[in-house]
Amino acid sequence: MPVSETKTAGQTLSDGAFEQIQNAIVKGQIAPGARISEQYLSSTFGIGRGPLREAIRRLEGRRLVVRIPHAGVRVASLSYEELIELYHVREALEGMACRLAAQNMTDAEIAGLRDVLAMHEQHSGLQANESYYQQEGDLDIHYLIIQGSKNRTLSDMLCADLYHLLRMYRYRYSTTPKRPQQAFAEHHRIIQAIADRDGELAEMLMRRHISASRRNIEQRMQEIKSHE
Amino acid sequence: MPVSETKTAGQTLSDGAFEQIQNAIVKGQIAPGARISEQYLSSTFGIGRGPLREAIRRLEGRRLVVRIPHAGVRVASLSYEELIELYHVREALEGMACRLAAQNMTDAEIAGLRDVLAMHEQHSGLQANESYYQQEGDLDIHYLIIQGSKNRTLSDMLCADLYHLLRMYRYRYSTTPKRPQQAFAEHHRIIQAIADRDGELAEMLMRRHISASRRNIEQRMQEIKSHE
DNA sequence: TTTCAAGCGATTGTTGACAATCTGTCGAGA
DNA sequence: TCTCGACAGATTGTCAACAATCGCTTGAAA
Repeated sequence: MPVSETKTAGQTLSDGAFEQIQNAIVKGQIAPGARISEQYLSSTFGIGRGPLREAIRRLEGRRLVVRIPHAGVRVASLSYEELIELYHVREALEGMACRLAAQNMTDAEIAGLRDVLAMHEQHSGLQANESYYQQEGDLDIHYLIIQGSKNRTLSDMLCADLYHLLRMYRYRYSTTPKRPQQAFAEHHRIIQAIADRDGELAEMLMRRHISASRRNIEQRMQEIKSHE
Repeated sequence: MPVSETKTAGQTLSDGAFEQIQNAIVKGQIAPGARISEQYLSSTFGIGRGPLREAIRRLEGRRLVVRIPHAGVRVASLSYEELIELYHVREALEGMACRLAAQNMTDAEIAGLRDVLAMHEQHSGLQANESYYQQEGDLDIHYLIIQGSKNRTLSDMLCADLYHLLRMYRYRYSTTPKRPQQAFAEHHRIIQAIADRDGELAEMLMRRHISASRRNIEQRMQEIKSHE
């Protein structure tokens, strides 16, 4: 619940508040679905309610928070259906990002990608809680590839929404035990395709990778439903 | 410049202003790049600057306007690079939408799609200014298919951004003369694939369709540059 | 005991005034 | 004539007070 006090020297008070609240939401310092009180934030940041409301409105435009008139704003949270919808969007967008990355990444950047993958390999060998690291790493790799597309519009859209998934992972990463190893192998093949500058293959592999995650969740949900 | 006065009875003044301004931007009543004065809008809508600023902030979050601190806000406009980036995003997103549409549209909806296409065929035969109608129709068809995906997240993202393209078309649709006919043929094939419930093919055709538009613009731009 | 309605407290929505900042203009000096 | 700096006007940023609305609690009646 407490929001970090780091002064992000935005040009205006509203800008500063916007960045700080956005960070707090993305980093999970404020839980999805949690209510945001104007008065609380106002006193926390030490600014008037005016600029604060403007910051919240900006977050609303970004769909990071949901406002119910006269009743307050809550941090956005996803229903199961919306989560699945988002996975379809991700499949399309990250697939394209991967294709463009194969085309636009420098050799140095690709080498960096391999380093990260190697690091995860070591970690998953040492750590007991494999799935956690794998999932964290999963996001790292995906993030790097998205940046590698060199398409600012694309990466902005993806990163703004990726926050949702990041949050969801915390709750739902209880995937099947062998999924992490599988995901690792998939990452390996994707990076290879990028290194080969084979955009078409890279896109296809990334789409399958994300599609597999989605089906994994769908199946998991099916089990939960039938257990009731 | 004049903004329509239709009272959109939003729950709050800010909501009403948000919808009206957004509409004005999307419909082109306010030109891209044009400056938005708080005072002007405030007196036009007859509301205080507070709610108005909140509405503008929401538009800012949606990237429909750009704010320069202490200097005012302008309606967002796209550079050539951003336009190309957006086409890549569109290719990915609409491709996915098309795949899902083949899967999720009802037979009645598909029949509706065919009707619209037939209507355009007649128009393009009668009207002299073919490209205009074709482009307008182009957007209709795309819109219908996007809705047909039954993926709310996807269609929201697409429609919020599609406005940019809609605006840009006004300036740049001076495409090669035979492009409209070609686009018509492409639409025909796409709809056929959807009717056949062949999602994979439908996606591929849609991606090629959008990719062709993009290359058309790129080529056109190349010509302009070399002419200088 | 349950249900419904009224009142109260708290929170959000709105306004107008005030302070800070920028832009364009005018004039003085080189 | 050109350049630089200061001034003026306008515009944006911020604040504190006021009004409107909602949710919760309390109490009474079925």
